Amino acid sequence: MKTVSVIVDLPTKQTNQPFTYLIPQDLIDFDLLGHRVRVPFGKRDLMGFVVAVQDISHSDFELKEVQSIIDEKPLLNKEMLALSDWLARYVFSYRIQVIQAMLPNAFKAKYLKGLKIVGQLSDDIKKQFFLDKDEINFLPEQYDSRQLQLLNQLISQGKVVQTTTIAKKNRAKTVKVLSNALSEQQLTDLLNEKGHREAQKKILAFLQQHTDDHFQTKELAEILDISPASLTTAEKKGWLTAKQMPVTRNPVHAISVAKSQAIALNPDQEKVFQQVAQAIDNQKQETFLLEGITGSGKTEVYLQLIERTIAQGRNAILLVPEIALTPQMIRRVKARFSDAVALIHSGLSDGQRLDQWEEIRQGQIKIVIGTRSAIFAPLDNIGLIIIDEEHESNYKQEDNPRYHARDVALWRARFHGAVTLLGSATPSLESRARAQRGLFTLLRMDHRAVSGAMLPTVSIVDMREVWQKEHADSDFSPDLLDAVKQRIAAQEQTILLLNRRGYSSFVMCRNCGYVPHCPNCNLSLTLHMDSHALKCHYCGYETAIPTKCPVCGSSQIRYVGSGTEKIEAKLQALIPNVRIARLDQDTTRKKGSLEKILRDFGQQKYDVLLGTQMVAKGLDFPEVTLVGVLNADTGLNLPDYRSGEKTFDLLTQVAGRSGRSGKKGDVIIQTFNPDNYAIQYAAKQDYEGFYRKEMSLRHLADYSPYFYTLQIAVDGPDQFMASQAIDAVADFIKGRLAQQTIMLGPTPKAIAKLRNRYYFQIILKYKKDDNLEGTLRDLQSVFSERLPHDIYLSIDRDPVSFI
DNA sequence: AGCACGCCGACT
DNA sequence: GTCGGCGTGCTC
Repeated sequence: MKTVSVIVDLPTKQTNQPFTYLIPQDLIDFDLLGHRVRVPFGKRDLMGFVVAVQDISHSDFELKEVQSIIDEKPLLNKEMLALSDWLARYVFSYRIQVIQAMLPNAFKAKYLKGLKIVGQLSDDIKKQFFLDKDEINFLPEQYDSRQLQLLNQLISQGKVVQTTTIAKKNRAKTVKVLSNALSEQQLTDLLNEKGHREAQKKILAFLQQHTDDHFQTKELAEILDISPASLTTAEKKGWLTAKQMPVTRNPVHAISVAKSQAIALNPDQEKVFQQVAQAIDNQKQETFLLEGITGSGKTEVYLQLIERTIAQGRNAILLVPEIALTPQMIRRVKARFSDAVALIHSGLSDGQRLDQWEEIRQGQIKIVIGTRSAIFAPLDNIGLIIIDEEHESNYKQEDNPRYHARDVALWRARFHGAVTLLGSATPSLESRARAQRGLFTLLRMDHRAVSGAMLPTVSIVDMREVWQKEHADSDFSPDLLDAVKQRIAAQEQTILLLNRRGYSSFVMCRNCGYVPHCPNCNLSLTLHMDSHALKCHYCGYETAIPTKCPVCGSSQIRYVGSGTEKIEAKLQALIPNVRIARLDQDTTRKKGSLEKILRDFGQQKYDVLLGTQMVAKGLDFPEVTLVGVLNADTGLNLPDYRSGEKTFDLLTQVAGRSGRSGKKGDVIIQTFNPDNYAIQYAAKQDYEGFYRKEMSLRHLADYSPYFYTLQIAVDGPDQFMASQAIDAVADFIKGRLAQQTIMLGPTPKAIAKLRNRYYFQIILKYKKDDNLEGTLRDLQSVFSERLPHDIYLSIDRDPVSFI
């Protein structure tokens, strides 16, 4: 018998497996693979995806039939089916969750309950519940308990049944369009008649010229310079017919740019281009890591490689780390390649995203640009995948399914025999180490692209001295303040970075800059106000908050933190005539405001752009000749073994914003830790030096890339239950790990309590552990049964953040 | 996730 | 005796 395997729309452990259904007679010749279907599941109907079609001779249980297909075309092709299967296992997630993540939101099923009359009902009851229909939507909250009881009775008597409809949200948008309804003869006759109003005459004349076209009301009114009401009149007279036309919600069409030509490459760029182009021509799977300093012209190389790919008749995906960077990228790509471009990111409306997805699937698109989720674009025949700023942690999704776009990219590249190009001024240690081992091909660009442009001069200001000489607490050193004033006088611009991330606070001696670290892990300790203690989030080490600095004996122990808003006010007070644009989450929440701020800054309506990490990435303003980092230390003291890398990345990236045209650039870094290696190497803009140093530290501490890391977390509303559960997890896996595998914890997470749930974690560090995947899968299934109610277990492979 | 089954305590 | 509380297990 012909059957299909269906993944049903239920993200639970027990249903994370294909269920077998018979193919009904009317679909027997239809290829169901990859289709969304409606299937009976227990007492109800569910949406599901057909992941396999097979002929089987017998089944251990009685099979049900697929009820119907939902869409005319399959949503998943063979590549997507295989990818979802692999990825679900790889990230320890449910297959249905992975499938949903790959598809636009509009394909999520919405279940609507209904009530339908099937037997004889009294007029009174009919009136009360059904009015004059025989089927209605069922919303339980509309009824009181007596009515609900009555309904239950009717259902058990078989007079009424409950129905479910799976609502399709993936509807095409249509607009009303008007077109000519008159014959040629009628038109001529009407035009010869006298007494028409001016607007009506215009309409008739227009129709004579455009007998077969159609226009939207507003559009046509504008063309003819008449009011829409005149068109309504013409429609009523029967001159115009109205119909609904499908339109594409396309975020790319609205962007208009002048066509641009390829720019001649400099020798650095040319060398990189040739090497990658050759791999593209050979259509062989290869991964390149492009280590190019800030301003070295990586984007131009990307564009020309895309051009080469398209010339080969193949398609390309280009990923950027965040939505904020998509407008400028789409502009540059569209200028070069016109309309074969699609954009995918989570800022699009459901409708826009759906339409972009459809356009890609229909083969109209050659280039897909977007953030993390764009890696799932249903693009066929992929020849090139570019991941720009590949070190960015945004490429990892922080909730289920916890996938990394780079992992997916490499999988798809293997599938298509495509080239992957990872680009960054500061590659992740993992990628750089893979290049060292020959898994990736390392390419470098060490010069700025604009001729004459040099890397900026970087100076470090020791804030400990500033606080001793000036008044303690000042956020601006005299050096930085003077430099800003100079730029204002010279009509040049400044970018100021206040690297203050989220919640984290730490303890520091104001006199000597000392920050307490964990003796076991060499990570900064986090201040816990609730328990008045300093804690290490890796090994659980705990100590009292010092009242005196153990290094210099000073009692000036404080905890540090100033937000952008406060700094803006302070700077305004210090330099009254300065025009400041603030760029952070608060000022960019509104749609379009980010672009407006950046556009205004580009037009020199401001002297200073002050912001959080947002100002560090990808900005290219020729008049910026000064970059100031107000406090380089904040990121250093996060309880994360990558804090050095993150600080180095951020400082190097932001420094790269200065002096990008021919003008000489400066960078001033204020810090309490001027000797810290990450700050030192960032000041020298020496990625390779930093890489070697950081690798030696990672080696000493057995961290990535020498060891893989994996985080197991448990959370629940009851602290004691959750901690018991994590202990049980530890007991379960302890004996099954390879000898070389290291288990840290269990400990509370850095944010131990969030939204009234308590979080605990175990970190595993491993090199090669053949049993690990199996063990974790067992853990998932055994634990989902044994776990107390409302306790959740999550597994994060290669976590990018431990906070 | 729902929905049924089933076992215990609180009522007409 | 019966109603209904929610713990447990199953869904091709």
